[in-house]
Amino acid sequence: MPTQRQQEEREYRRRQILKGALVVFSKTPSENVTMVDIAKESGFGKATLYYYFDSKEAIVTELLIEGWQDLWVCIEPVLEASNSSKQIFIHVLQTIGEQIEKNRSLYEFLFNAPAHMPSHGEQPPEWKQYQVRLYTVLKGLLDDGMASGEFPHVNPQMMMRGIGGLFHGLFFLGTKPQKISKEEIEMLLNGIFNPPTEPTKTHEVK
Amino acid sequence: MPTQRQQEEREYRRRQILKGALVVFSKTPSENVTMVDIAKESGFGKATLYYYFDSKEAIVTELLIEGWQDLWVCIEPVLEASNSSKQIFIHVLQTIGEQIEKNRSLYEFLFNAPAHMPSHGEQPPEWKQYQVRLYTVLKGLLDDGMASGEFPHVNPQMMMRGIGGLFHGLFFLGTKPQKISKEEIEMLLNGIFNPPTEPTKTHEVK
DNA sequence: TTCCTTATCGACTGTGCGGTCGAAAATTAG
DNA sequence: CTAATTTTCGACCGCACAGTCGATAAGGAA
Repeated sequence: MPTQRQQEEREYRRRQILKGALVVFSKTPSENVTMVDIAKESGFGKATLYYYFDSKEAIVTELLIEGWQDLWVCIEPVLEASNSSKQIFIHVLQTIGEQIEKNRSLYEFLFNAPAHMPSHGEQPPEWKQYQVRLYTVLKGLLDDGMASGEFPHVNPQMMMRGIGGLFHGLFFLGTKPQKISKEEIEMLLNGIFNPPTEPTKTHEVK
Repeated sequence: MPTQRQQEEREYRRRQILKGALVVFSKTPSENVTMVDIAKESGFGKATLYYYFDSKEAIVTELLIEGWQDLWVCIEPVLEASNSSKQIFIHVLQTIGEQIEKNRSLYEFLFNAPAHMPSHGEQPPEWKQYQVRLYTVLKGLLDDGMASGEFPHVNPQMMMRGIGGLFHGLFFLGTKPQKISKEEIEMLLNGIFNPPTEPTKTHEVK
């Protein structure tokens, strides 16, 4: 049986591989990432990767699950706060934004890569549940907020799509990443949440 | 030399192939679309596709270019109108939305697929120019509108990302497509353009 | 030292897919 | 009819890549 130190080193090497994988994923469109790339980046031979992981998908899955779990650790306390639905909603998105800034490559991977993964035709992968949960929680906040009059009464589905897209665009559109402040997020969301009821047609052009 | 009718039939078969390709692309994640799929869908043998097109990329490119050109035919007149920058901006997006509703699979392809294409390491592909042009035009309207006070003075880059994402989300996020009215587009954009200067903290809950 | 477990990796296999080839069918021309 | 041309396609080729194998090393434990 392996000693304590051996176990630790083994775990350390796994981490190295995952780290290398993330680097590769941040440099290469996810559909072009090969095991050889990851092997080279993390300083092992290709076959060695298979000594630590069952498959390419296993690596991806582990990255995704770890990433989502980390994110949820940050989100959960925000949900506990006894604020209005609207405040919580905004705060959740701000929190996610904060995490993205801290670890861009990870979250770019989390939010962009999954769609293009082979996904072995099976039932929905484990990491997906975290994504669904996020959607559900936000949608719930939106519904509650609409019921209590904090949000305008418009199609909540549409709202979710719009906000999801807006958020994604802010952080991931364009070539060079750009810092988005919490205030900017709040401003844009407030704009969507409190649209000017009478659209300012032909705004004054002094 | 081929007769008139032969030419026409040849052209017709090309169209059939393109049509079939679009069907396949609308059913399958673009990275998994194979030539055999397209061949089967359009009712030809695989080798026949190569009689009409040079490569898989040629098919994709032709779809993209045609699609973008059609779109621009709709956009151009909107730009001619002598309205305020803001009105034109909104109207352009409404027009695009309208086109999307008319031909979802085409525009889903236009706006989603390109990123995942092999893109033979060469200079930017031809269809890209149309995309850049759209970005440029919208950005220009945004800049003008800011200069004339129609839009708030915030980072225009960020604004573009946000609006781009918002729009993309509205039409393409989620599983089942949903109709988005022109009024809804206008409302959301107005919300972003005219954010409540004093965020309605703890909105009144009558 | 020898024995055994853990770790590493180059070379190989299998497969899926873009693209080609050459033969055959269909169409047109004379 | 025959000959020339256009169209169709199954079978094959080459390559890239996920995954495997067997040989080799590197480290204990005795």
